[in-house]
Amino acid sequence: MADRYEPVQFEARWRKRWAEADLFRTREEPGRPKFYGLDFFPYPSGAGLSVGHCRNYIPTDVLCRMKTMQGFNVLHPMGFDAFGLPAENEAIAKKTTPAPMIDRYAETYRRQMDLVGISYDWSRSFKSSDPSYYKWTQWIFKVLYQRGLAYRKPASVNWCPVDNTVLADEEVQGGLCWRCGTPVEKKWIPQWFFKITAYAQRLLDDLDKIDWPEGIKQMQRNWIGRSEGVEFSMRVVFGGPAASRADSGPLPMPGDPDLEALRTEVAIEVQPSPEVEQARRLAASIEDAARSIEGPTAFEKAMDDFERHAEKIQVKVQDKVPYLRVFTTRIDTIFGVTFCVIAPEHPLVETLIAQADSETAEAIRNYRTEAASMGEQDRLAAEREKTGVFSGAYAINPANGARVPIWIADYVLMNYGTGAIMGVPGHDERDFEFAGKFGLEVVRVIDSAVGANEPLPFPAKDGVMVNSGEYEGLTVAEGQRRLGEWIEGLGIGERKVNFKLRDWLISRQRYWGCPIPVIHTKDGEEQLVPDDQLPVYLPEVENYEPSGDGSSPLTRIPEFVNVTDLDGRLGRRETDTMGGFACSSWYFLRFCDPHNEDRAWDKDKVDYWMPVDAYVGGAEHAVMHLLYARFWTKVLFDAGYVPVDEPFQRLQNQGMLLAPTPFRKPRPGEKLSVGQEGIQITFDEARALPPEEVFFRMEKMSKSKGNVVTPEEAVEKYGADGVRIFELFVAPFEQSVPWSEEGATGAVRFLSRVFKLVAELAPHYDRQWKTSIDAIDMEGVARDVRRATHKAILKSTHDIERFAFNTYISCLMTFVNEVNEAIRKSPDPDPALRLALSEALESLILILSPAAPHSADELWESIGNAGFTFLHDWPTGDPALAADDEVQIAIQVNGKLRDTLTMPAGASQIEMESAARASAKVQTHLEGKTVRKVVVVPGRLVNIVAN
RNA sequence: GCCCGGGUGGCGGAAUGGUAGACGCAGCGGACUUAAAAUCCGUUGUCUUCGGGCGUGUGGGUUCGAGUCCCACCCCGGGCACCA
Repeated sequence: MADRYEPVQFEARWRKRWAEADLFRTREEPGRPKFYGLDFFPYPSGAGLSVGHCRNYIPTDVLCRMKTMQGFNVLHPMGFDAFGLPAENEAIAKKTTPAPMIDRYAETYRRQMDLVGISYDWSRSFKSSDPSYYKWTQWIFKVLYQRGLAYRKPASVNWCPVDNTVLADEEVQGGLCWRCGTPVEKKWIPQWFFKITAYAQRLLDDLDKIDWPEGIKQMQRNWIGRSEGVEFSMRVVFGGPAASRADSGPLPMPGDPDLEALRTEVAIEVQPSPEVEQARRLAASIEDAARSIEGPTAFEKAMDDFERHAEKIQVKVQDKVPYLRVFTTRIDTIFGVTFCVIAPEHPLVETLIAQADSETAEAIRNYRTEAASMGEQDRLAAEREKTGVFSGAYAINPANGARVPIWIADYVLMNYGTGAIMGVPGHDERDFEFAGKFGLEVVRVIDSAVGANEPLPFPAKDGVMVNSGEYEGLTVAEGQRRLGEWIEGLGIGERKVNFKLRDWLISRQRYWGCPIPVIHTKDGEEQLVPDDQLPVYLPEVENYEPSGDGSSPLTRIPEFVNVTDLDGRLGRRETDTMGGFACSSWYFLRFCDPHNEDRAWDKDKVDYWMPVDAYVGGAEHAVMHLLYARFWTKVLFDAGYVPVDEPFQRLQNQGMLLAPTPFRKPRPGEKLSVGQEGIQITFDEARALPPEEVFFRMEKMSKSKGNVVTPEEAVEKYGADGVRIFELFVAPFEQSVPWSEEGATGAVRFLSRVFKLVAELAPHYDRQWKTSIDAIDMEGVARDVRRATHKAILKSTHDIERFAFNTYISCLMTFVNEVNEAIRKSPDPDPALRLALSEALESLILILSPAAPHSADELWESIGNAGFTFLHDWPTGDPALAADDEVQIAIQVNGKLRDTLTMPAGASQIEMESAARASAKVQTHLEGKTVRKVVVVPGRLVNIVAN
């Protein structure tokens, strides 16, 4: 029997035996509880895995292995998110096709995951690019479409001229393509969208029912970005002097007939005309009617027709009385409005140009051109000074009749709210800055208390209204309610909820993605491909380089494009493919029933396995993937296909493994962007440069940084179990930590100590210990061993459950140390101790098994036991046996530790207090003082308060 | 600027408001060895007049008692970023 950890001697052998026994095939025995443990769907890249990726897979594996041993039916699958740009780009570069390449990469991933002993059920594996999988991605697309949640609209999209593809807003980072770093341009083409905004409120609300890290939930809340406010109209007047409150004399105050008349007049002027009201009612009835129509096309068509007509009506109304629609979350500050700002893209800008004098019109045109030419990146740059141009027009504040200038500025965005705001510089930082820049008036209308005179800007919401006519003295909340009601009563606006969240753009003008199952008819209608014709296969082609004109390479394949529609006429197949986030929004459902050819999944199977009980992956997917997957699940729930409306009950984010990465200082002429500290270089370059030019930073391991340690390298050096133990032990699960060679040797040493201990205990091992151990009254060393055993079992179980893998490993170490000490004390154990040691021996191997499964099986066999530890029952800890007989009691005087006493665990408070008072050390500290109070915490401490 | 984490020995880290530093790494001393590696044993926050004092980013507060709770601030990491 080996008395040290020699992984080459046995690890590969055990992996072979596990595979031969089909050990990890999902158990679905009735009568057992279920557990679904899932890692994020990885995208297989040519670089293979690093030990950093294992930071994800190993902990999940530990949890799933323990759950299996605890008797759960465990679903622990792995598959591959195989569609996507990098594979396509790489295949183009290498003049090959993505499919076989991705197959090879996935094979590598699998080999590496097997190498570290992850217990995946590979019989359930699939790739999202398998036709048997994407058939059902297309089917779900149809479900969305049929529920009015998939639609096409021309939209300004982000265009990457290098990838020749469209990027989602979320895929643009700092104005650059997140993949290739090219500045993104704008392009208008028809795009497919999923209407995730229809689920915004539910996506927000249901965060409360899932067990996710609070930080991730908060990020999703911010992304959804719900804000309550008021949207209302302001009358627009052209020309005239640049009047402000100051030079237009005192404003009429509440009660003044002039003001009341003015308010009425303004309200009537900007009230929707009867035509618009009629159109609104019509819209509601169209919507109702559309819901009862079978098929979404009719609904969409009806809505299009309506919108076209509504637009005409709007234009008419605007011709008559131009008005400006603004959205504000701070209607309570309406008396502090000193200007308005509209986005350069706002439709009113055209009208303003037409009405302005030639000089102003010229300025506006220039400004608009400038704003349009600027990349989003520059326009939204953090500390950029405010810019803007006066439009020559004014808006009438409906609350006090003030005539305020309308400005055009790019700090207001067209795609949020109405693209227009009321400027309240007294109570908004950005407006304050803008007012300062252009010399606009700043008025105080909120204060922490009447007369407090807080410095402006004062954006706080806990305050009261001042200088606000009849609303004087109201709290912000009360003022918002009253003014909201007032505006609604006046008929010029309404309270409204706005979301930042935008609809999910899924169109990709790319080859390597899931085809969209839609046929465009000659008449420009959309037809869904019938179920029995799914999947729409991605054709095999030789040349699929991007066309460069924005259309997919599929456009150039006549046999793909040309089809007959449902009515037998010639039609055109949709050539856009779906972005990868679509594929990864339901794979967790397919794992429940991965090879079903008749439907996406059998409802019973999904009913059984869903939701995912532990979903584990990096925090970089905090928003997009998790939000999209939640959205699809909710849609499928509403359609009755899945039993849950949240897919992932519990989410855990692992930390990254960091590695030193070389950088050099910038050379003359090179510019660093904000937050960048140097230019990243290769290790070869670093060696070639003088040392003073090179510095190292800890960065996430990634192929592009050249700082990767592969699982192969690590396993060769430290063994699979050594790597597993080290990665678990090195830091708390969710924390990023540098990869360190020294730490890994500690893990190897620990495993060697386990082998040595088992070798020493083996001669004393009594396989029948269970039958007699509870009949014997243990004392001394035997009792200590039993206590250590049950403590270790209880703590391991609890720590794995709460994702505290580092303390799980440390408690194994402590356990080994304690048993070691026991046999050193009693090298010749008596029968009682032999029983205790036998229990310790078995328990140690079993609770070690999730973390170091190869070693556990090797040790298990070495002491003469058959079978795999994976199939053995998880030991049960007994809190009574784990309890200490004696405890150390801290004795404090005035909160400072003065003595520690050893006392029986059950000592009463009175016993503890008198023991404390009897302590000589305590008495010296009590000399000359009067005891005022004694605090006794049973089993813990006594604190004597004296002065 | 906003949001989310986090700041504890030389290092990674542990600690339901109750003895700060578990466990490991590195260091130091010793055993074994011709020697080294490996292994094992001991030791290791800091100052000290050896009584004890000081110690969990800083300053306050609550408490019999604070790494832990509250307030203000500083620093580090990540995310979002002119969202009205």
